[in-house]
Amino acid sequence: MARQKPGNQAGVMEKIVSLCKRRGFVYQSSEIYGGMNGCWDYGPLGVELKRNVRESWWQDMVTCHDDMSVLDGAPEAFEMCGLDCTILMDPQVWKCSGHFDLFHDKMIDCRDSKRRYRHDQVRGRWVEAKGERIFVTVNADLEAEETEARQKALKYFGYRSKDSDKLNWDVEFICLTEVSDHSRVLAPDSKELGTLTEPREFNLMFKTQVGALYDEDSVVFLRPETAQGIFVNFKNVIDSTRVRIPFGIAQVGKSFRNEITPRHFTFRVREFEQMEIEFFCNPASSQEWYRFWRDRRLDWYQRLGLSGERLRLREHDSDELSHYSTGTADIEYAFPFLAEGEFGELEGVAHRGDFDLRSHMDGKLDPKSDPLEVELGEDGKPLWRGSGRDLSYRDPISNERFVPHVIEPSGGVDRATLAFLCEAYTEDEAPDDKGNLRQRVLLSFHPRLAPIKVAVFPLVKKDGMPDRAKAIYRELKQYFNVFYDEKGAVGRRYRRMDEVGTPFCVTIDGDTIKDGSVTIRDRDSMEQRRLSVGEVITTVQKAIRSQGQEGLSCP
RNA sequence: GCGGGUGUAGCUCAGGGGUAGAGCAUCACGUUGCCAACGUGAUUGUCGUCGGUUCGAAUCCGAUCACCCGCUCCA
Repeated sequence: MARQKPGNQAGVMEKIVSLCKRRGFVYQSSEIYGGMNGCWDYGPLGVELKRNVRESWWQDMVTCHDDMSVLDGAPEAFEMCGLDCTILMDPQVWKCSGHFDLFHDKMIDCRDSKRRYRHDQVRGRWVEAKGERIFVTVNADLEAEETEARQKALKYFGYRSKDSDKLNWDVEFICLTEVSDHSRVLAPDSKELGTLTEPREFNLMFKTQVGALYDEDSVVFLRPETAQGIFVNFKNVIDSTRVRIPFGIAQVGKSFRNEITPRHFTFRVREFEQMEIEFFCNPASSQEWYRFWRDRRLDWYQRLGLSGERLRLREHDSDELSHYSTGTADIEYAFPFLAEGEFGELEGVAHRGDFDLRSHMDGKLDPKSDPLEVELGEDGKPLWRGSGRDLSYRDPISNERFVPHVIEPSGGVDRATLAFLCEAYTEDEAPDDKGNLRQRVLLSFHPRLAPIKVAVFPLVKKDGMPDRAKAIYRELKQYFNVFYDEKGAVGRRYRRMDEVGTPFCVTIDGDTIKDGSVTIRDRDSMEQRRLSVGEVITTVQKAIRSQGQEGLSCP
């Protein structure tokens, strides 16, 4: 049987989006009012799928974590616990975390080249010639900017290279932020003056306000990540539980980022759900823990079905890393909406050192300083004051005191859900009742993720089969999400269940009435076996617990 | 934010200044003996939204919203 895993050819994503809407996985938000950019709702099947992703993560990382054994690749045994913080937090949290500064960039657009620049990153130099004084900006590095500025100026004034001495330059290159009149500015990618817009603020954090009365002091932000809630509760968790380092705190929840360009279905959205762990460890062993978490998180996606070439681990190059981070890896998936060879991030596993805890102790650290120091304002005081609380940790055995280092595996629930959907989408061919091959569309989810685990069908709607089938439906319902259907031809019912990824269909026929046995049909192979109802339960349970691709077919 | 494309039934799409179309899907009844195409019947729309031109607009024009592609952005 030819089975195709569609690649990046045009139309696959459209088919997935269409199926998602048609079968109740994902709808556009506020659709009857025309839709809301970058917002998507999960329908009745989508909510089950997403819950299964989220709960699989929570079970595997937290509730089912074995804190007595040393896991493969781990330096030692460790504990895990959970947390659920509010979306609204003290605004100082975001000032110390760095989000406040980072998310308030001023941007300028060039009307001519249609390019956009960060206001504080455009540099240039004043030059005077032919009685005209203009500010020439450049795209180049610090070393090359002088040469490029000269060439641009010569071209603008219509001079040849030998006329360089006719240009009267100001001494210094300065930042565009120091130039108020943009009409005299030659933009980096333009040949005419005055094409830059005024700087505009991009508020990447959603702003709201607490209390009925609005004033400046009541402004708060919707969190742009869940992680900070963990850092600011680090001391609470240490003080109120008996956890000892090394240990991890996990949290799942909504976060909000005012993306400039939401795109690609649920991939880049403004409201999204994160599943994050902050793992606290001794600085001496942090490198080993980083490698452990990086490999373990990749393994998690693989076990749930993303095992092919479309999933990869990408270590950041050293020039991509903050100097205080000694490692970051992205777990990436080749989504069908991306160009061939491109991957989209599912999860980032970052070694964050002690940057976050120290920032919440002493004040926001300057990420460019090395060694890290508190960033100072113009008055010489900390730009953003920390909590002043001591967030260091004293090891009760060695008596060593240190600020823990942090490994942060931070994944997107919506992105993982989308990746599982894309990976599951399969087209193959199967014979119809006359033996002609027909196209079949199926979602080959791992049984653990499938919204519906079992469908129960009476083969035909007579001879007592529906009653018997309903009794079996009720029995299975105690264990799984089960769907009952007695309408139309059984083949059609099978295909409908294939399309929403139900791994098993149980069919009640004449023999069921006689001896209680039923047939169970496997979604992927379409093979059937005859079992007792009790065996159906163990079969489905086994498949749900299975790892990777094994166990997807009937035993 | 810029440029290009698209928007008609739940889905895929045709049509095009004068009563809104097809296939699939859905529902009912009958039929049924294991892989979507059995029969009969039924439901479905302010033609994305708002405004303009016109005797008359789903059709022409403008604006707007959303989606797709390319820039930009991706902290």
